[in-house]
Amino acid sequence: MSDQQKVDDLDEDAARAELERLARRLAEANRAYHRDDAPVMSDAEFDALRARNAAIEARFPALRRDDSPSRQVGAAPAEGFGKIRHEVRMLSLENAFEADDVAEFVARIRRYLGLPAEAPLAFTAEPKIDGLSLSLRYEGGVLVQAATRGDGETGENVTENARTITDIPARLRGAPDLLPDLLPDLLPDLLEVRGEVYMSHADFAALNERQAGAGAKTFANPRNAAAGSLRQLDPAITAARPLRFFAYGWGKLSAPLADSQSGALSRLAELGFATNPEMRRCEGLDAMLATYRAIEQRRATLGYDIDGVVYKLDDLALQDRLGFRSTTPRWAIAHKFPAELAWTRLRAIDIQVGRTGALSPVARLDPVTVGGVVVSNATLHNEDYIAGRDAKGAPIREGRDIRPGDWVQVYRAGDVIPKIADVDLSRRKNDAQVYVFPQECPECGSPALREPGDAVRRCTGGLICPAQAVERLKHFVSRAAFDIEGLGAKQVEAFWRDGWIREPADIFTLQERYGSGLKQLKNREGWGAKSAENLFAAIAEKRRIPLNRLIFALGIRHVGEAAAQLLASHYATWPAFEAAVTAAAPDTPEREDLLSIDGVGAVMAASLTQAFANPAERASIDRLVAHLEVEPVRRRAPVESPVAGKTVVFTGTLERMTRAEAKARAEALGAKVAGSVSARTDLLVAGPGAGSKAKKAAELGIETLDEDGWLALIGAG
DNA sequence: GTGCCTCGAGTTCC
DNA sequence: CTCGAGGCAC
Repeated sequence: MSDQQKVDDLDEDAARAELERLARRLAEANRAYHRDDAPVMSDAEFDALRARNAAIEARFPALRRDDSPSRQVGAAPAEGFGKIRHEVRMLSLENAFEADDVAEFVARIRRYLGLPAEAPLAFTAEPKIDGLSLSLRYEGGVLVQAATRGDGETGENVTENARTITDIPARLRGAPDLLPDLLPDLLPDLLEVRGEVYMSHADFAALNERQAGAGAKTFANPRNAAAGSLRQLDPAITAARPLRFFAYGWGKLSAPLADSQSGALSRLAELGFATNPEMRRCEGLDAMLATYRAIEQRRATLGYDIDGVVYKLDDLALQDRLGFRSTTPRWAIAHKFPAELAWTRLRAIDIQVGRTGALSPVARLDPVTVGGVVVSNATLHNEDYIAGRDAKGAPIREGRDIRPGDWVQVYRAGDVIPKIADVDLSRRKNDAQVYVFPQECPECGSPALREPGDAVRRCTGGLICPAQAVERLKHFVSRAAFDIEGLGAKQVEAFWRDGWIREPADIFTLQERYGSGLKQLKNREGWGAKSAENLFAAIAEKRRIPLNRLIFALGIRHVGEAAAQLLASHYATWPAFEAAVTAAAPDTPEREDLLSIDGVGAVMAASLTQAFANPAERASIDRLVAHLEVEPVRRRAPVESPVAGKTVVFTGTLERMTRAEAKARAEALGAKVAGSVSARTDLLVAGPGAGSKAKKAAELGIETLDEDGWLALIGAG
């Protein structure tokens, strides 16, 4: 039997034939196992065939087939998973903690849509599964890709692992094997299904028992078990883990699934997905809250972890009108269950110094389990929070302060960040000392000052403060900035400690200084020739950097990712940006130009000018930029619309849409919406009651339309 | 001046 | 993820 023939004895033709046979047999076995749930061979046999396939390929690399099992299963590179950019961003949800928050959510939607309080408005309500989100892409009815949420923009390619989950169909139900011509009638050409991967309580307990029996580490909770299982590099391990999946939404679609949220979910169920059986359609707030209470009551008997209820506006046309804020849709909200609480002892209060010099107090706690995770640190925000006041001086915790040695109540805000909810005065020792917030930076000794009206105290040491310098470097290499692979927070700290890297520019001379010679990176502990080479390559790769990333990476106060993007698109090139900001002293035309950017105000402008006017900081920036090739901003893909690139101002009463809606709509069409009329304005849309703006527009000879004229122009009725 | 709506900054644990 | 604060509309 040729299966048994030694790989070394195979000639090329025999190898080619056998690879073909192996590909076919393994694909069959996969289908039988994952799709039909009827295995045709044992796991050991399956593994043996895969191993043989790999061995033959190793000897005849040129014969490796496009459909080789090694590409489909276990093909993930050792470094990790490939990255996948989501065509439609995977957003998170806004949270509601009280019924009032939900009422406000509904009221806001009515306001936004211009609907009176008595107009009917339906929502779906379904349990919020405590798992991890996954996006599944089906082309021609066949699963071709699965990606984790990641940062919402880019996730990890876990396709092979997703294929092992029985709730995830490899083909949409009704996908014809042989009649692709009929496809458009029956199924969407392209469908991205989104949902939650989770593990049931029973499966979690059994898995942990197995793990313990095998001497492997057990998981803290089902969520971690699910996350750990999905992110296995070897899909065979994932396949052995009992993961499940509920579909709750969608991303890119070639055709709408339905005209309502509930209808779309029914359609997903028809296509073969598990959807949550607890989902209800609710007519209005009272029904929503009743469903919340009902689901909360059934929480313990569902058999899987949930952490709240998600409400979504049912009408998809209305969802469309509401659109999105930067990270959340306006038409959905998560109503969270009350957080789990636990009492423990506060051992000490430590101070951390951040990138901007902010002194942040951290609570060191006796370890305690909260919500399935052991917590030993918690944030204390700032000195007012410790003292029992909020930013406005109003009492929190009824004014009770927090002292080292106290018994404190801990919870995980949003089920993530540990915080202190309360303090037990009855257990406080008589000699407990009031905590005195340091007035000097604990890292560099510089005075730590608090600006009037500011909640945080900041170290004034600037770049001479080691903590600030290191944090700024960490920010520089972070994901949204230079994102240098192999140079994370830990490495930055180590390089800093040894004086190898003191400022961003040093990263780009690292190879020059430590690529050869006496002291070499490859001789450092934990490094080798290969890893050193990889790091130098990763650094070299980032010498070309998009302008927005560079601006963000500089770490100028008040200039985050969004502001950096605004600045980059306004100035387009580094020389233009640099010259403008350098010249933008108060009351100069350059300052005016800076302030004219929608989203840039006085505080940000001052912060920018200040950074570039500081000689030390400026010199550091210049040294850095000398190593870089800054990519000008890519023009946004031009939107096909008559108003693309135009600056539009709305004034007066708009009768057919709300102002917010008009703005969102115009921006989606590529227009810039400004608040006041100036020489730069291209178009004024004036409703009844327009006053000074219409007059000014007339004086400047700016084209003016009424609301109907505008809607006709953009082709909406 | 007030009240949204976002963004920025700092945070923990796996 | 949350809080504070910046930016802007009303």
